[in-house]
Amino acid sequence: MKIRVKGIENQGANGKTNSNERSMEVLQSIVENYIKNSEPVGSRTLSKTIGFKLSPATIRNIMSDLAESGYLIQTHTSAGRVPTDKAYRFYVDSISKKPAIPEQIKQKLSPVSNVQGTPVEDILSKAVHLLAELTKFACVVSTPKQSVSRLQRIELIKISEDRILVILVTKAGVVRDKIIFVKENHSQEFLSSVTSFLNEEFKNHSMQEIREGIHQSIVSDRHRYHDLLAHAVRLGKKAFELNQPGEMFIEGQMNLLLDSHFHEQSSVKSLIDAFEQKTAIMKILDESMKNKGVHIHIGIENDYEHLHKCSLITASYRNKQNVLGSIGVVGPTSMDYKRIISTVEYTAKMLSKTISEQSYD
Amino acid sequence: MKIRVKGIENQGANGKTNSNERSMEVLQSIVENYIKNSEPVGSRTLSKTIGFKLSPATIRNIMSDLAESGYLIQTHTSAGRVPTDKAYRFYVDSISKKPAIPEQIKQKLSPVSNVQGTPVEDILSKAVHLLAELTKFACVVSTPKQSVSRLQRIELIKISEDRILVILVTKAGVVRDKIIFVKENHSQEFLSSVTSFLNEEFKNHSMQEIREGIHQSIVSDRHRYHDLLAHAVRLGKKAFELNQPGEMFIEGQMNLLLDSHFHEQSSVKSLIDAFEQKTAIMKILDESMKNKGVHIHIGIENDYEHLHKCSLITASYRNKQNVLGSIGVVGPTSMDYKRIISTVEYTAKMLSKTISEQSYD
DNA sequence: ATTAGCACTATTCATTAATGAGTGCTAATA
DNA sequence: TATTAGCACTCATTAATGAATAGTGCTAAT
Repeated sequence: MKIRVKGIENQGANGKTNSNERSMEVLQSIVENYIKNSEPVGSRTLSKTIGFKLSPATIRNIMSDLAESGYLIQTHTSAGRVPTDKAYRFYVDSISKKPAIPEQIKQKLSPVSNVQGTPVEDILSKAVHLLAELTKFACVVSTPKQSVSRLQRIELIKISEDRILVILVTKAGVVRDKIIFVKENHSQEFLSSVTSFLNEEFKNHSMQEIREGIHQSIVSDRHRYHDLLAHAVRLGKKAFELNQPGEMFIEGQMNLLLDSHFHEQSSVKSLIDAFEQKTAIMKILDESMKNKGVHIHIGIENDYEHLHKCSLITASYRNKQNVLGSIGVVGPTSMDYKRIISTVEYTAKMLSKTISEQSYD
Repeated sequence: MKIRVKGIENQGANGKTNSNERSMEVLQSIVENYIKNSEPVGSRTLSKTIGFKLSPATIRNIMSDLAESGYLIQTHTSAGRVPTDKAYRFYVDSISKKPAIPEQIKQKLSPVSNVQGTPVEDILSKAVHLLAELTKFACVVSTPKQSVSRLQRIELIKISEDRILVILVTKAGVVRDKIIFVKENHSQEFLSSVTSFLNEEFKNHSMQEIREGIHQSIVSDRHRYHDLLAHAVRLGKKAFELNQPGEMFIEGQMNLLLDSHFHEQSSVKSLIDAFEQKTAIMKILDESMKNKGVHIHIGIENDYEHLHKCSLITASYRNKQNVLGSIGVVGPTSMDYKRIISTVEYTAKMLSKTISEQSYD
C-alpha cells in the first residue's frame, strides 16, 4: 500500500515538499474553480483548467488525499468535490499578493470622499450602500462607538419647561442629540454656565472617561462652582449617560437571496434571523475594531449558528486619533475572497480618510 | 342562449339584483379562500366552504361570468381560479366593518407608546420594526417632512473656525443637525445674537415658510439689526436650506422572500429593485399624507412597474398640528387585507398619539 | 333557475429507464 | 516509483410514461 501525504498541514514531515506544493496548488485551483462556478469540481474539469499539467487520475489521487484531510467533501459518490470551510481558510491564508483595486471600483467609491459638512452617519450610510452595490452581498457598518469618542463640545438647550436638549459633538464629527427630562425649571443662563463648565472640564476626554470621572472631577472643583454643583452633577450625569446601544446600518440584505447558495428555505430563515438579531453581527464588527487590517470569518468559524453558511469580511475605520467602528460584508462562504477582501479594505481606507478630514483635530 | 349578468359593475341593469348579490358573495368567498390558502379555488371547494348553499355547478356558472368580467383568471384549463387585482379592489372596497384589533396586537405595539424623551426617529424605527414583525411583510415609514415641520428652536454653535453646527428642533420633536461651512470667523457671541434673532422671528413657522420668507423678513427688520443683517441672512439661508431629501426606514424586506408569491427569480429581482430605488415607495407614502385614513394600492394600480405584484397599505401619522409622514406595509396582492389594514391603521394611530405627546404644543 | 351527470383537460406524482459526470481501483507505462 | 490509462461502478439528473386527481364546460333533467 502506498503511503500518501495526507494533508497540507504536515508539510515536511517526510520531505515530500514537492508533492505537497502540488497539493496546495490543486486545492487553490479547486477553490477558485468552485468560487467561480458554484459547482462541484471534478478531476477532469480541473485537469483542463490547469492546462493538462496533471492527468485526471493523478488529480483524483490528490483530491482523495485532500478529502481525507478534511479540505474537500463530496455531496455524493458520483459528484465532484466541494471545498470545506477548512479549505477556504487555507485559501485565504495562502493569498499573498492582493490584487490591485480596479479603477472601476475606485470610481464607484469616490462619492464617499466627496462630502463636506456631511454628518458621519450619512457618510457611513453612503459607504455601506456602495459597498453592497459593488460586492452584491449584504453589507454592514457600525456607527462610531460612543464610549471611545472624545468630546469636542457639549451644549444644553432648554426647549421647554421640563425638557433640555443635549447636543454632543465628538471629535470624529458625530453629532448626538437627546432630550433629558428635569424636574427643576432651569433658566437658559444657568444651563449656559453648566455648559461652559462641562466644556472646559471635559473637552478632549472620551465619553468613557467622562462618565467615570464626572462625579469626582466636579467635586474636586467644588470651590469654584458653589451651588451650581449639585445641579451640574445631575445634569451632566444624565447628559453623558449612554443610551444608544451602538447602531449598525445594513444594506443589500436582499442581494444574498439571489445567491444560489441561499436558495433553500432554511438558509433564508437563518439569514433573516441573523439580520434581525443584530447582536451577533455587531459582536463581530466590534471584535474587528481591536486589531488592524481585514478580518475574515469563514462559515463555521462564526460563533453564531445562523452565520455558519456565511463568511464575513470586516475592516475597521478610524480617524486620526481612534478606531471608530467597522465596515464589513456578509456573503456565502464561497465568495470571491480576493476581490471582496480588497474591496472592503479599500472602502475602509476611504472611510477613514474622509472621516479624518472631517474630524476636529 | 341564456343571458347572464356579466359583472358586478352593471348591477341593476336588468333588475337581477339577487343574482348579483350572490355573485358578490361568491367573489368575496373566492378572494378570502385564496388569501388563506394561496391556491386556485375551484367550484367544489368553494361549495364546501360556503356550506353547500350552492352546488358546484351553479358556482361554476357564476365563476365563469366573473372570469369573463375580469375578476378571475385561470392559470390553466383544469385549474381553479385566482382573483385578479380587480377582484382584490372589489373585495377591499366591499369591506364594511373592520375587525376589532386583537388584544395581542395591541400588546405587541404597546412599546411604541412607552417612550419618554426618545427621538422621533427612534419611535418610528421601533414602530416600523414591530409592524414588520406583526404583519410578516416589508414595512416602511417616512420621517417627518421637513418642509411642513414648524420651528421650535434653532441653535448655532461654533465648533471650529470655519464650521458652525446648526441644530433645528421642530415642534414635532425632531432634532436635525447639520454643519455649515463659513468663510468668516464669527464669534460665538455673534452667533448667539443671530440665534436669538432667528428664534424670535421664526418660531412656530414652517420650514417652508421660513425658507421663502427669510430674506424679506430680515430686510423689513433692517432698522433693528444693522450690520448683523448681511451675515444673518447668509447664515440663516444656509441653516434652513433643506438638504435631506426625506428619509425612509425599511424593515422586514426579507419577510417577503419567505412568501410563496415571490419565489420566482424575477419577482425577487423586482423587489430588490423596488427597495433599492426608494423613490417609488416614497412617492406613495408622500401621496398618502394628503388624505386621511388608510390608503390601499393594489398590484397593477401602482405606477411603478416593479410593484405590480405588490399591494401597499399606508396610513399617515401626525401630531396635533400637522400630518408628518406615513407608515405602510408592502406585501403580496393576496395579503389578508382586513388584518393588515386594521393593523396599519392602529399602528398609525398609536404613532400619532405618541408623537403628539412629545410635541411642543 | 338550479343541479346532476358526463366527457374532457391539464397538473401532479410516482415509476422507470437512459444518460452522464464522476469516482476508485488496478494494471500498464515512462 | 510516480503517473496515467482503462474499466467497473455509483448516483444525480433528465425524460418519458401512466395513473390519479381536481377541475372545467356543456347538456339534459329537475
